[in-house]
Amino acid sequence: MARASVRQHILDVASELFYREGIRSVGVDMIVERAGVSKATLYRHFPTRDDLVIAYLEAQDHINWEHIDEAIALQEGSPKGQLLALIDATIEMLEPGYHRGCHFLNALAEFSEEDHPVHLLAVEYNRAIRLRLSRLTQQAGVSDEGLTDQLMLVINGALSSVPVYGFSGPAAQLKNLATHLIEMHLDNVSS
Amino acid sequence: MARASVRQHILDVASELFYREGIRSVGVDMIVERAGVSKATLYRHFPTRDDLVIAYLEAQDHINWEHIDEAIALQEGSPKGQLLALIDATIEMLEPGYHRGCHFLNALAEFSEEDHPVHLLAVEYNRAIRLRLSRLTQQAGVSDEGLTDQLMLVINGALSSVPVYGFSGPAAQLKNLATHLIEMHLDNVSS
DNA sequence: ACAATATGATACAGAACTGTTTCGTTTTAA
DNA sequence: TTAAAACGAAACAGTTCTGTATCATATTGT
Repeated sequence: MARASVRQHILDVASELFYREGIRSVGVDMIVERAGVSKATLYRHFPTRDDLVIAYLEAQDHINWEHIDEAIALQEGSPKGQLLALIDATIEMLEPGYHRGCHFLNALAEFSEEDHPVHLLAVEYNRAIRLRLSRLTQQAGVSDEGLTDQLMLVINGALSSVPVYGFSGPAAQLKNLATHLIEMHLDNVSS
Repeated sequence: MARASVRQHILDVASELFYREGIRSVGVDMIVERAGVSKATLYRHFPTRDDLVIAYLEAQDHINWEHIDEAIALQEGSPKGQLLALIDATIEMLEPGYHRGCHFLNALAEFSEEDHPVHLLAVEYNRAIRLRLSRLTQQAGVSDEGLTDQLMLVINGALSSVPVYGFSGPAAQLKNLATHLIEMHLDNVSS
């Protein structure tokens, strides 16, 4: 395997395991076994196990935002369309093998120490999503933060319901609910 | 300390730690130290650490349902009032020291094995809440399960938002949202 | 081709964790 | 009061985990 891709391969395998099994449930021995690399190699690329966990969340942060930003960009000029695009992007990220819900909400449940890097990353990701929602609702002409918090609530509700009910049930109501909330608040502004 | 209360005291201390720090983060050494009890005593009452974890979730299940059932009973005869009472009970359970969200959603994030007792207990609790919602919406004259899933969604949304934003922000929108959804669906039935 | 670098395999150190054992002491029930 | 039961303290066994060290082998850039 090429040099730079060894690190990526380890990260890919670890990410899959961290997400599927839970971060604290996965030891480095399992990671090196699944990745087919020696333990020394893993520690050459990631000095500590925590560094690997942090790299996992930072990579997922990048993946999610890339998807969200792309979806929002396609609706440039229409704040309402961009809000719906963010919802659609969230739903799309929930489809393939994401039956364990949100990487960051799960990480937050596992790491409660408020100054732990994993805790901080998870909180920061969610707050960044909310900030994006806030900007879009303001651009749509909604001044108060009620719609922002409501959309954040239903997004987190769908993400946290997936591990219990899968993609049907509560999570399947996200699009309906979000659409309804957006149209309700926008009608109050200019109809 | 009285005989029967030693077990309860250990369970209380362990529950607090499991909730605040995360189940997998807390070792038996920490529990016995905080409880002021010897390790042998803990293992006399709980044969394995898993038994203690299971007892923690079963006790919390009982506590939550006691609170919910009591609130619902006060609205006997009014399905709509009972739905709102369930929401209010959820909010009340979020107030005092519950800044880590839902015991069961957190446990689910930590235990991914689908046949693990902790996983099963967490899933079962959430499905039981949804079943209660379903019965109440049917009694209120709403036949389809859309309202049920929507209410489950916003409840889980509030619970999972608390660890990120506290009780203000998204979680504070639960009452408004749930009330709005209930009234919207009930108007479609008999107005 | 060749020198530098990366990797694999393996053993190992050290810490943390679950669970057990022993025994002296305290508490409880009759 | 007294015998039985429960508890505290502390050492211990066994496992699992993170991280290190060594050295032979393979891979890369020049």
